[in-house]
Amino acid sequence: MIRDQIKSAIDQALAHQADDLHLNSPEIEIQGLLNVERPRHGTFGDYAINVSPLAKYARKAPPQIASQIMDQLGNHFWETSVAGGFINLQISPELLTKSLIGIAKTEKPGQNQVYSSLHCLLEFVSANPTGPLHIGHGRWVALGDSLGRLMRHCGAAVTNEFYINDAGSQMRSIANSIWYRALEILGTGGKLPEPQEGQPYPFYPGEYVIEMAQEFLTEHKDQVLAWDNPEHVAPEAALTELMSYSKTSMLAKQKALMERCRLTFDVWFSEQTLHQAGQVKQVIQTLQERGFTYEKDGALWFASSRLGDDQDRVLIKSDGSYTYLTADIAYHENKFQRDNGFYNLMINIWGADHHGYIPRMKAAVAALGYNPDYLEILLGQLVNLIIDGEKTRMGKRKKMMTLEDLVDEVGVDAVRFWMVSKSQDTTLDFNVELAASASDENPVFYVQYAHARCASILRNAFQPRLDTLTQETKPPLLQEPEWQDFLAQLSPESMADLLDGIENEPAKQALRELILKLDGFQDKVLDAVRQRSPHTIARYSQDVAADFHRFYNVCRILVSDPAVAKKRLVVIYALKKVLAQALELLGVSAPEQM
RNA sequence: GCCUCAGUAGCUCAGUUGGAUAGAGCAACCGCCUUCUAAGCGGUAGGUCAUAGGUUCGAAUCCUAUCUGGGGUACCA
Repeated sequence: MIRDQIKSAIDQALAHQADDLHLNSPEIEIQGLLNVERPRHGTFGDYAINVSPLAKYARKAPPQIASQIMDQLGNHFWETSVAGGFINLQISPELLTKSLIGIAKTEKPGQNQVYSSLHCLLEFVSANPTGPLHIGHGRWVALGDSLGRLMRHCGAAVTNEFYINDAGSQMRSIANSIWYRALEILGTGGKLPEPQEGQPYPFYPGEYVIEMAQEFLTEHKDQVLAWDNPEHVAPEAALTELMSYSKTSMLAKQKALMERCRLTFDVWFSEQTLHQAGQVKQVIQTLQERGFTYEKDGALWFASSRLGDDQDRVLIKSDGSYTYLTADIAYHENKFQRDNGFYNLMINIWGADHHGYIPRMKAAVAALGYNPDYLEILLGQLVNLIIDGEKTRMGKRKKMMTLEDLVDEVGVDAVRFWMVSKSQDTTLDFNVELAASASDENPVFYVQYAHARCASILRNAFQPRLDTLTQETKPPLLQEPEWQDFLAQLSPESMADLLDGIENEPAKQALRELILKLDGFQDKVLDAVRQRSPHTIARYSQDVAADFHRFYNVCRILVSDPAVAKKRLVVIYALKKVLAQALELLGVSAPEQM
């Protein structure tokens, strides 16, 4: 990577001049003191170094420092110049070509081992098996899966995990709801109770529950009739049966949808198993032994405020049942203990509505004796649906648009790209009409089109050509074996004059920019992991596509001279790899044609 | 009240160890298809980076206060 080469050259130059620039005191870390960046305006060169941060040590004017350092940077890989406090570098065609060859020869561009010591348990989506996944879940699908893919690309071991909330009171609620819907269908007189003002409503009013009831009745009609009673209250046996049915049915649907979204969970972790294995009971005992619990008002409390939470939390309610938090603490202890403490980073992706939950979870981890810094909560802001130009709050509608509906309408690629193309720190407005109807307004097609164009060019090189003037069919520009040999023996010599052979100046500039952009891919991947921001990869893919389309318009690839065409084809070959890799990291398909 | 995310072009958003003239897409307007995919490209226009202070050689970026909007503030999950 070009930037790394410049960085080490700079560090060397600084070390060499440390005395003169007064950089030799021990508290100054020379490495990384200066930043190597791509200037916003191409007129300043390909890369730039701002030396102003040195001025306070060197006690010299920045332009003077710049020219002093520049003298040490002499190197046939780039030309240097000074403007104010900046050293500008113009990268040589040789180095650009070398970089391109490197990409063409790499199996997976951007792949590295920088995070090879990272063992990450990545938990996301984690919905209740009480209903379909909604559109907001789509954001966690896109964000979490892309982040996991990016981390693996940087050498980390990542486990994708889905926590199934199958043990709480919401399971009883869905069972009761299905029960009443079934009675409504059967017409026995039982019906779903109306909500009471100011009272919690322990039922699911959604229309999908009616479908679930219908489905349940096809197999269990006689049983439901047998269960029903004059009061129409569901007997315990019915609820047990319905909870089990709901879980099985919804989980199967969720799994199928995740698969459709190209997301694989390595572990589906059931909350119920924690209760069954006695781990919830056990974790309370551990907290008690460590002195973080006390009894008050008939409940058992966790003294989380001693560990940074703003108030204490209930572990066992006065009715004797556990809170959600209690099982969650047991779950997190399980994560820390899993595989003999294999994981050194737990990332949980949560919606912003769970923000207040972070301090108590961190407190719990600390109370159990683990390092709370190993638990990282990635908060994502929520998704607003825009329907008919109006913002619709999630959950306000009886008939909500589900994630599956959305995938049906716009396709997996558009959903995944759209959901991950904006920073998770901003509320996402999902305009359904726009995503569904105006496909050419969707940036995902722009990137995919660039990839398909590359594929098309690579196909055409080996196809017989039709001369439109004479109507003659000419032989293909290249033969496969010849091209394969050329690829296998790529070298600065065989690629010489790739850039200098282009006389048209805009085309040469466009190609330089394209190669520089491809060269920066690994940096982008590393940044995305470090900042937990897959959206930068979505943006990058659009940048690369734009650079390519620009280049394509000013420079023909398949020119009649096969020697020239081959070299340009290497650009397309490397570019296609990078585009495909970027799209794969986002979980978006890279079509061979469109 | 407190916690938290955001406020940048008409719209949707980029912009991270603070650096040169503020960046894209869409929408608008003007151009570009006899040759590799026009789902493309070029150009024009569009900005007091919410406001006010502060730190700094230098601030969209850091600090403080204020304003506006989202989310949270359960013995719900």
